[in-house]
Amino acid sequence: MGKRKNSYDNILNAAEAVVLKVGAAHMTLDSVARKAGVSKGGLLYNFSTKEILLKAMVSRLIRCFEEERIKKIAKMKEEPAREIKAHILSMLARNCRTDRSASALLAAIAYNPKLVEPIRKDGLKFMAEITTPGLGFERKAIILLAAMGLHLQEVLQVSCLNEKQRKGVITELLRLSEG
Amino acid sequence: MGKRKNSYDNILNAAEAVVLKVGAAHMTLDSVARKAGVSKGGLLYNFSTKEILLKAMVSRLIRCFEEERIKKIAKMKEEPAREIKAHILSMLARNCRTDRSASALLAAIAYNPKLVEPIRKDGLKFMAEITTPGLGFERKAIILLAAMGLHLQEVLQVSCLNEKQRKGVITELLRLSEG
DNA sequence: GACAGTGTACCAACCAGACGGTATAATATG
DNA sequence: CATATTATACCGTCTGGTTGGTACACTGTC
Repeated sequence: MGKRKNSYDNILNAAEAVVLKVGAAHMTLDSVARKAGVSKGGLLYNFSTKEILLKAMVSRLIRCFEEERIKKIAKMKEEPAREIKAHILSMLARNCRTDRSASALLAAIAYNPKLVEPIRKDGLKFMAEITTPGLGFERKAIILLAAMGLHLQEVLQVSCLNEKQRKGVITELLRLSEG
Repeated sequence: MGKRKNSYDNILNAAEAVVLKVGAAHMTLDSVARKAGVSKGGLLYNFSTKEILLKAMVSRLIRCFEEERIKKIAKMKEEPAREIKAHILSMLARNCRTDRSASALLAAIAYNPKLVEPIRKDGLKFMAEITTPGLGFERKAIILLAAMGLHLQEVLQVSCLNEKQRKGVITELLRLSEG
């Protein structure tokens, strides 16, 4: 595993940037290679097909989300309902992951709808893992769906909340999480 | 307006079918024409560019949703909070519009993110129009976001509720709508 | 009612460039 | 040197779009 290269992540970053800039349909191997500053040969050495590149984008997205969630849970020692709160905050954090989520999801589903299956599996896992004492299943689901809805609206660029409203909604979601 | 036989809607239907089947990235003019049973020339007679075809998909989606919403509101005479309820039910109805929504949205955003702007505008309009006496803005927004979240999860094929859970969530959303 | 003219709806053939992918040569590193 | 990594040049196919043309309904004129 002599990982001397940093082209790998570099290329993934470039792919995300390209998708955000020109749309998933125009994410071509050439454009990604150009953006990453490597030749197409270099790209194809790291990701031997376009589909493999897309899969890598999706799994990096999942990994990033997971890491952030864990970190957030650890920070909230003893707080009530910290699992679901960390989930909400990770999903709606305004960091590189927003863009990452957008581009990976859009590129994957545009190219081959099957590629998003790992994300669905991940969602299933959370739905089962997150326990919310004092909250029925429906209430829990609604809170998670609202957070997901806001996130996906932003991913698809159809969000219709301003910054203040967004903050208010997040605060309310956290309050509701406590039951 | 002597409408001789016209392939217009036929082509839009074909475009939706193609997107659902092979992914937005593989929705080509050729494949749409083939599916619609017309030549590419015939397609380009009706939609002179691919972007115009995508725009037509988006605006038909908006029109369909609006029609259904209006119909549902009319049916619910006197019921409390019928506006928001009709909105929720229209969004989550399992009919041709689910697929329509999926394909139009995915194809549009893949090709050119700007094409979804009309959908955002539409969302803004609803957020302003829908009044829910006895419900603060945040609560209203959360209900609408949860419905939207479920819908978008289904559009993106990352939904993780089974049929029974889905029904329970919708029922709870309607209950919450009454304040 | 014959007939030229007009507009609508469509088609087949084609094109230049872009596409994913291959083959292989060049270079760097251990 | 051996291996890992990157670059160059190319290939066959596909892409969005253009062109020139066909079929036919309709309209006005004589």
